[in-house]
Amino acid sequence: MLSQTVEYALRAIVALAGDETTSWTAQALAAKTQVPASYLSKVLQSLAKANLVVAQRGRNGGFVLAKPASVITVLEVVNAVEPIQRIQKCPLALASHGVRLCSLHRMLDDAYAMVERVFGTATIASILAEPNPARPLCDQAGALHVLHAL
Amino acid sequence: MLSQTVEYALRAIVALAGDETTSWTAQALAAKTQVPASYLSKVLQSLAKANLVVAQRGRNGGFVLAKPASVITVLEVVNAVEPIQRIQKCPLALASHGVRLCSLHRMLDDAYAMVERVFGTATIASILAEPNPARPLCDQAGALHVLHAL
DNA sequence: GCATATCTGGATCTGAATATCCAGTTTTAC
DNA sequence: GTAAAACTGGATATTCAGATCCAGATATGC
Repeated sequence: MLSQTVEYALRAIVALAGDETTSWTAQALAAKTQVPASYLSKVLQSLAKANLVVAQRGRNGGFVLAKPASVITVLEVVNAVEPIQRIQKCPLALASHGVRLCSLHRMLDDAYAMVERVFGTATIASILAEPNPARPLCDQAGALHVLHAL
Repeated sequence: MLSQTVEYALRAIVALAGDETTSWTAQALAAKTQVPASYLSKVLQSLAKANLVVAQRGRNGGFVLAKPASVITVLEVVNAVEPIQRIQKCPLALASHGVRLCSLHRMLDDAYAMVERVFGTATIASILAEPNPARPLCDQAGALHVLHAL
Protein backbone atom coordinates (compact mmCIF):
# COMPACT_ATOMS: atom_id res chain seq x y z
CA MET A 1 0.00 0.00 0.00
CA LEU A 2 2.98 2.22 0.60
CA SER A 3 5.24 2.88 -2.35
CA GLN A 4 8.55 1.23 -2.95
CA THR A 5 10.24 4.56 -2.36
CA VAL A 6 8.81 4.76 1.17
CA GLU A 7 10.13 1.30 1.91
CA TYR A 8 13.56 2.37 0.68
CA ALA A 9 13.52 5.54 2.76
CA LEU A 10 12.61 3.65 5.90
CA ARG A 11 15.38 1.14 5.30
CA ALA A 12 17.92 3.92 4.89
CA ILE A 13 16.82 5.71 8.05
CA VAL A 14 16.80 2.49 10.05
CA ALA A 15 20.28 1.66 8.77
CA LEU A 16 21.57 5.07 9.82
CA ALA A 17 19.83 4.75 13.17
CA GLY A 18 21.51 1.41 13.76
CA ASP A 19 24.86 3.18 13.89
CA GLU A 20 24.27 6.83 14.63
CA THR A 21 27.85 7.78 15.23
CA THR A 22 29.40 6.97 11.87
CA SER A 23 28.88 8.50 8.47
CA TRP A 24 27.52 6.15 5.82
CA THR A 25 28.23 6.61 2.14
CA ALA A 26 25.35 6.13 -0.26
CA GLN A 27 27.15 3.07 -1.59
CA ALA A 28 27.48 1.50 1.82
CA LEU A 29 23.85 2.24 2.63
CA ALA A 30 22.75 0.74 -0.68
CA ALA A 31 24.59 -2.47 0.12
CA LYS A 32 23.18 -2.61 3.62
CA THR A 33 19.61 -1.87 2.57
CA GLN A 34 19.64 -3.73 -0.74
CA VAL A 35 18.34 -0.66 -2.54
CA PRO A 36 19.64 0.24 -6.04
CA ALA A 37 22.51 2.62 -5.28
CA SER A 38 21.66 5.15 -7.95
CA TYR A 39 18.08 5.37 -6.82
CA LEU A 40 18.95 5.49 -3.14
CA SER A 41 20.91 8.67 -3.86
CA LYS A 42 17.69 10.35 -4.91
CA VAL A 43 15.84 9.06 -1.86
CA LEU A 44 18.61 10.33 0.38
CA GLN A 45 18.37 13.73 -1.26
CA SER A 46 14.69 13.83 -0.37
CA LEU A 47 15.48 12.87 3.21
CA ALA A 48 18.13 15.59 3.33
CA LYS A 49 15.67 18.21 2.08
CA ALA A 50 13.28 17.12 4.82
CA ASN A 51 16.06 17.59 7.36
CA LEU A 52 16.03 13.99 8.46
CA VAL A 53 19.57 13.28 7.32
CA VAL A 54 22.62 15.45 6.80
CA ALA A 55 24.84 14.97 3.78
CA GLN A 56 28.54 15.59 3.88
CA ARG A 57 30.47 15.76 0.65
CA GLY A 58 34.05 14.86 -0.04
CA ARG A 59 36.38 12.23 1.29
CA ASN A 60 35.07 10.60 4.46
CA GLY A 61 31.73 12.16 3.68
CA GLY A 62 28.37 10.43 3.70
CA PHE A 63 25.11 10.60 5.55
CA VAL A 64 24.18 10.78 9.20
CA LEU A 65 20.84 11.29 10.91
CA ALA A 66 20.04 14.95 11.39
CA LYS A 67 18.55 14.23 14.82
CA PRO A 68 18.33 11.31 17.24
CA ALA A 69 16.37 8.27 16.12
CA SER A 70 14.23 8.74 19.20
CA VAL A 71 12.67 11.87 17.75
CA ILE A 72 12.26 10.72 14.16
CA THR A 73 8.88 9.19 13.48
CA VAL A 74 7.91 6.82 10.71
CA LEU A 75 5.43 9.45 9.58
CA GLU A 76 8.19 11.99 9.05
CA VAL A 77 10.07 9.55 6.86
CA VAL A 78 6.97 8.68 4.86
CA ASN A 79 6.06 12.31 4.39
CA ALA A 80 9.59 13.20 3.33
CA VAL A 81 9.40 11.02 0.23
CA GLU A 82 5.70 10.60 -0.46
CA PRO A 83 3.31 12.54 1.75
CA ILE A 84 0.19 10.72 2.88
CA GLN A 85 -2.61 12.33 0.90
CA ARG A 86 -5.51 12.88 3.26
CA ILE A 87 -8.90 13.48 1.64
CA GLN A 88 -9.46 17.17 2.17
CA LYS A 89 -12.49 17.73 0.00
CA CYS A 90 -14.96 15.75 -2.11
CA PRO A 91 -12.97 14.02 -4.89
CA LEU A 92 -15.96 14.47 -7.20
CA ALA A 93 -16.02 18.17 -6.39
CA LEU A 94 -19.70 17.97 -5.53
CA ALA A 95 -20.66 21.45 -4.41
CA SER A 96 -22.87 20.37 -1.56
CA HIS A 97 -20.18 18.18 -0.06
CA GLY A 98 -17.33 20.65 0.09
CA VAL A 99 -15.28 20.17 3.20
CA ARG A 100 -17.83 17.93 4.87
CA LEU A 101 -17.03 14.57 3.33
CA CYS A 102 -19.75 12.06 2.50
CA SER A 103 -19.80 8.81 4.45
CA LEU A 104 -17.78 6.98 1.81
CA HIS A 105 -14.90 9.41 1.74
CA ARG A 106 -15.11 10.01 5.48
CA MET A 107 -14.63 6.30 6.00
CA LEU A 108 -11.58 6.25 3.73
CA ASP A 109 -10.08 9.35 5.27
CA ASP A 110 -10.64 7.95 8.75
CA ALA A 111 -8.55 4.96 7.72
CA TYR A 112 -5.81 7.26 6.47
CA ALA A 113 -5.97 9.22 9.71
CA MET A 114 -5.60 6.03 11.67
CA VAL A 115 -2.47 5.08 9.74
CA GLU A 116 -1.12 8.59 10.10
CA ARG A 117 -1.63 8.46 13.86
CA VAL A 118 0.11 5.11 14.22
CA PHE A 119 3.02 6.23 12.05
CA GLY A 120 3.21 9.52 13.91
CA THR A 121 3.67 7.85 17.26
CA ALA A 122 6.18 5.24 16.13
CA THR A 123 9.72 6.52 16.37
CA ILE A 124 12.63 4.85 14.65
CA ALA A 125 14.22 4.26 18.03
CA SER A 126 11.08 2.57 19.35
CA ILE A 127 11.10 0.21 16.40
CA LEU A 128 14.74 -0.70 16.94
CA ALA A 129 14.14 -1.16 20.66
CA GLU A 130 11.56 -3.88 20.19
CA PRO A 131 12.72 -7.23 21.55
CA ASN A 132 12.41 -8.94 18.19
CA PRO A 133 14.96 -11.64 17.35
CA ALA A 134 14.86 -10.60 13.69
CA ARG A 135 16.69 -7.30 13.52
CA PRO A 136 15.93 -4.90 10.63
CA LEU A 137 18.42 -5.20 7.76
CA CYS A 138 20.50 -7.77 9.64
CA ASP A 139 20.65 -11.36 8.58
CA GLN A 140 21.92 -12.61 11.92
CA ALA A 141 19.42 -13.31 14.65
CA GLY A 142 19.92 -10.35 16.93
CA ALA A 143 21.31 -10.99 20.36
CA LEU A 144 19.56 -8.99 23.03
CA HIS A 145 22.75 -7.29 24.18
CA VAL A 146 22.83 -5.54 20.83
CA LEU A 147 19.88 -3.54 22.02
CA HIS A 148 21.89 -2.06 24.85
CA ALA A 149 24.04 -0.26 22.37
CA LEU A 150 21.03 1.97 21.65
CA MET B 1 -2.79 5.90 -0.36
CA LEU B 2 -5.31 3.76 -2.15
CA SER B 3 -5.13 3.77 -5.92
CA GLN B 4 -7.40 5.72 -8.19
CA THR B 5 -8.83 2.44 -9.42
CA VAL B 6 -9.97 1.53 -5.91
CA GLU B 7 -11.71 4.88 -5.59
CA TYR B 8 -13.47 4.24 -8.89
CA ALA B 9 -14.55 0.75 -7.88
CA LEU B 10 -15.99 1.99 -4.61
CA ARG B 11 -17.91 4.73 -6.39
CA ALA B 12 -19.39 2.21 -8.80
CA ILE B 13 -20.44 -0.17 -6.05
CA VAL B 14 -21.92 2.63 -3.99
CA ALA B 15 -23.84 3.88 -7.01
CA LEU B 16 -25.25 0.42 -7.66
CA ALA B 17 -26.09 0.02 -3.98
CA GLY B 18 -27.99 3.28 -4.04
CA ASP B 19 -30.51 1.72 -6.40
CA GLU B 20 -30.25 -2.01 -6.10
CA THR B 21 -33.33 -2.86 -8.14
CA THR B 22 -32.41 -1.36 -11.49
CA SER B 23 -29.73 -2.29 -13.98
CA TRP B 24 -27.16 0.42 -14.67
CA THR B 25 -25.29 0.67 -17.94
CA ALA B 26 -21.59 1.40 -17.81
CA GLN B 27 -22.35 4.75 -19.42
CA ALA B 28 -24.91 5.69 -16.79
CA LEU B 29 -22.58 4.62 -13.99
CA ALA B 30 -19.75 6.62 -15.50
CA ALA B 31 -21.90 9.74 -15.52
CA LYS B 32 -23.07 9.17 -11.97
CA THR B 33 -19.62 8.42 -10.59
CA GLN B 34 -17.65 10.84 -12.76
CA VAL B 35 -15.28 8.08 -13.82
CA PRO B 36 -13.97 7.92 -17.42
CA ALA B 37 -16.47 5.61 -19.11
CA SER B 38 -13.92 3.56 -21.01
CA TYR B 39 -11.91 2.92 -17.91
CA LEU B 40 -14.92 2.19 -15.75
CA SER B 41 -15.74 -0.67 -18.10
CA LYS B 42 -12.48 -2.32 -17.11
CA VAL B 43 -13.11 -1.72 -13.44
CA LEU B 44 -16.57 -3.23 -13.75
CA GLN B 45 -15.08 -6.27 -15.43
CA SER B 46 -12.83 -6.75 -12.41
CA LEU B 47 -15.80 -6.40 -10.09
CA ALA B 48 -17.71 -8.95 -12.16
CA LYS B 49 -14.84 -11.43 -11.99
CA ALA B 50 -14.84 -11.01 -8.21
CA ASN B 51 -18.57 -11.77 -8.17
CA LEU B 52 -19.48 -8.43 -6.71
CA VAL B 53 -21.53 -7.30 -9.70
CA VAL B 54 -23.37 -9.18 -12.43
CA ALA B 55 -23.16 -8.02 -16.02
CA GLN B 56 -26.00 -8.43 -18.46
CA ARG B 57 -25.37 -7.88 -22.13
CA GLY B 58 -27.74 -6.67 -24.81
CA ARG B 59 -30.62 -4.24 -24.81
CA ASN B 60 -31.72 -3.29 -21.30
CA GLY B 61 -28.53 -4.84 -20.05
CA GLY B 62 -26.14 -3.35 -17.57
CA PHE B 63 -24.81 -4.03 -14.10
CA VAL B 64 -26.43 -4.92 -10.80
CA LEU B 65 -24.93 -5.93 -7.48
CA ALA B 66 -24.37 -9.66 -7.25
CA LYS B 67 -25.48 -9.65 -3.61
CA PRO B 68 -27.08 -7.24 -1.15
CA ALA B 69 -25.08 -4.17 -0.18
CA SER B 70 -25.38 -5.32 3.41
CA VAL B 71 -23.03 -8.23 2.76
CA ILE B 72 -20.50 -6.47 0.53
CA THR B 73 -17.58 -5.04 2.47
CA VAL B 74 -15.24 -2.27 1.44
CA LEU B 75 -12.43 -4.79 1.71
CA GLU B 76 -14.03 -7.03 -0.90
CA VAL B 77 -14.24 -4.13 -3.32
CA VAL B 78 -10.65 -3.11 -2.68
CA ASN B 79 -9.39 -6.64 -3.09
CA ALA B 80 -11.36 -7.09 -6.30
CA VAL B 81 -9.40 -4.41 -8.12
CA GLU B 82 -6.15 -4.10 -6.21
CA PRO B 83 -5.59 -6.55 -3.37
CA ILE B 84 -4.04 -5.15 -0.23
CA GLN B 85 -0.53 -6.57 -0.26
CA ARG B 86 0.24 -7.72 3.24
CA ILE B 87 3.91 -8.26 4.05
CA GLN B 88 4.21 -12.02 4.14
CA LYS B 89 7.97 -12.38 4.32
CA CYS B 90 11.07 -10.23 4.65
CA PRO B 91 11.21 -7.91 1.60
CA LEU B 92 15.01 -8.15 1.69
CA ALA B 93 14.77 -11.93 1.68
CA LEU B 94 17.03 -12.13 4.70
CA ALA B 95 17.26 -15.80 5.53
CA SER B 96 17.08 -15.40 9.28
CA HIS B 97 13.89 -13.33 9.08
CA GLY B 98 11.79 -15.60 6.94
CA VAL B 99 8.20 -15.54 8.06
CA ARG B 100 8.97 -13.81 11.33
CA LEU B 101 9.13 -10.16 10.26
CA CYS B 102 11.57 -7.75 11.82
CA SER B 103 10.17 -4.92 13.90
CA LEU B 104 10.20 -2.50 10.96
CA HIS B 105 8.17 -4.67 8.65
CA ARG B 106 6.01 -5.95 11.48
CA MET B 107 5.07 -2.36 12.24
CA LEU B 108 4.16 -1.69 8.61
CA ASP B 109 2.22 -4.92 8.26
CA ASP B 110 0.36 -4.21 11.48
CA ALA B 111 -0.80 -0.95 9.93
CA TYR B 112 -1.97 -2.79 6.84
CA ALA B 113 -3.76 -5.32 9.04
CA MET B 114 -5.50 -2.50 10.86
CA VAL B 115 -6.76 -1.03 7.60
CA GLU B 116 -7.80 -4.46 6.39
CA ARG B 117 -9.78 -5.05 9.58
CA VAL B 118 -11.60 -1.72 9.33
CA PHE B 119 -12.38 -2.24 5.65
CA GLY B 120 -13.48 -5.79 6.34
CA THR B 121 -16.09 -4.74 8.87
CA ALA B 122 -17.48 -1.82 6.88
CA THR B 123 -20.27 -2.90 4.56
CA ILE B 124 -21.50 -0.77 1.70
CA ALA B 125 -24.93 -0.71 3.33
CA SER B 126 -23.49 0.52 6.62
CA ILE B 127 -21.77 3.37 4.81
CA LEU B 128 -24.97 4.40 3.05
CA ALA B 129 -26.92 4.13 6.30
CA GLU B 130 -24.83 6.74 8.07
CA PRO B 131 -26.80 9.86 8.95
CA ASN B 132 -24.55 12.14 6.93
CA PRO B 133 -26.14 15.09 5.16
CA ALA B 134 -23.67 14.72 2.31
CA ARG B 135 -24.73 11.61 0.43
CA PRO B 136 -22.14 9.74 -1.67
CA LEU B 137 -22.25 10.69 -5.37
CA CYS B 138 -25.21 13.01 -4.84
CA ASP B 139 -24.89 16.74 -5.08
CA GLN B 140 -28.07 17.45 -3.17
CA ALA B 141 -27.97 17.47 0.59
CA GLY B 142 -29.60 14.17 1.41
CA ALA B 143 -32.92 14.22 3.20
CA LEU B 144 -33.15 11.57 5.85
CA HIS B 145 -36.22 9.97 4.28
CA VAL B 146 -34.00 8.96 1.38
CA LEU B 147 -32.38 6.49 3.69
CA HIS B 148 -35.65 4.65 4.13
CA ALA B 149 -35.53 3.64 0.50
CA LEU B 150 -32.68 1.34 1.43
C1' DG C 1 -34.66 -12.19 -38.45
C1' DC C 2 -32.80 -7.75 -37.96
C1' DA C 3 -31.39 -3.63 -35.98
C1' DT C 4 -29.93 -1.85 -31.86
C1' DA C 5 -28.10 -1.79 -27.21
C1' DT C 6 -24.72 -3.39 -24.31
C1' DC C 7 -20.90 -5.90 -22.34
C1' DT C 8 -16.07 -8.24 -23.54
C1' DG C 9 -11.39 -8.53 -24.56
C1' DG C 10 -7.40 -7.11 -26.94
C1' DA C 11 -4.38 -3.46 -28.63
C1' DT C 12 -2.63 0.80 -27.83
C1' DC C 13 -1.53 5.45 -25.81
C1' DT C 14 -0.06 8.43 -21.90
C1' DG C 15 1.99 9.94 -17.79
C1' DA C 16 3.87 9.11 -13.37
C1' DA C 17 6.85 6.22 -10.45
C1' DT C 18 10.98 3.82 -10.58
C1' DA C 19 15.65 3.41 -11.93
C1' DT C 20 20.03 4.65 -14.31
C1' DC C 21 23.83 7.49 -15.80
C1' DC C 22 27.05 11.05 -15.80
C1' DA C 23 29.15 15.50 -15.62
C1' DG C 24 29.73 18.98 -12.02
C1' DT C 25 30.78 20.46 -7.27
C1' DT C 26 32.61 20.01 -2.68
C1' DT C 27 35.72 18.18 0.73
C1' DT C 28 39.52 15.75 2.65
C1' DA C 29 44.06 13.42 2.81
C1' DC C 30 48.50 13.70 1.57
C1' DG D 1 47.74 22.05 -4.70
C1' DT D 2 46.30 17.91 -6.40
C1' DA D 3 44.01 13.65 -6.67
C1' DA D 4 40.62 10.89 -4.99
C1' DA D 5 36.21 10.39 -2.49
C1' DA D 6 31.67 11.55 -2.18
C1' DC D 7 27.33 14.11 -2.76
C1' DT D 8 24.29 17.00 -6.35
C1' DG D 9 21.37 17.77 -10.04
C1' DG D 10 19.92 17.15 -14.61
C1' DA D 11 18.93 14.12 -18.46
C1' DT D 12 17.42 9.86 -19.78
C1' DA D 13 15.50 5.06 -19.78
C1' DT D 14 12.16 1.66 -18.05
C1' DT D 15 8.02 -0.02 -16.11
C1' DC D 16 3.35 0.08 -14.85
C1' DA D 17 -1.12 2.12 -13.55
C1' DG D 18 -4.44 4.82 -15.75
C1' DA D 19 -6.99 5.64 -19.79
C1' DT D 20 -8.67 5.09 -24.61
C1' DC D 21 -10.37 2.76 -28.66
C1' DC D 22 -12.56 -0.59 -31.32
C1' DA D 23 -13.93 -4.91 -33.35
C1' DG D 24 -16.41 -8.91 -31.63
C1' DA D 25 -19.90 -11.33 -28.89
C1' DT D 26 -24.46 -11.40 -26.86
C1' DA D 27 -29.07 -10.21 -25.77
C1' DT D 28 -33.48 -7.75 -26.48
C1' DG D 29 -37.40 -5.56 -28.78
C1' DC D 30 -39.98 -5.31 -32.65
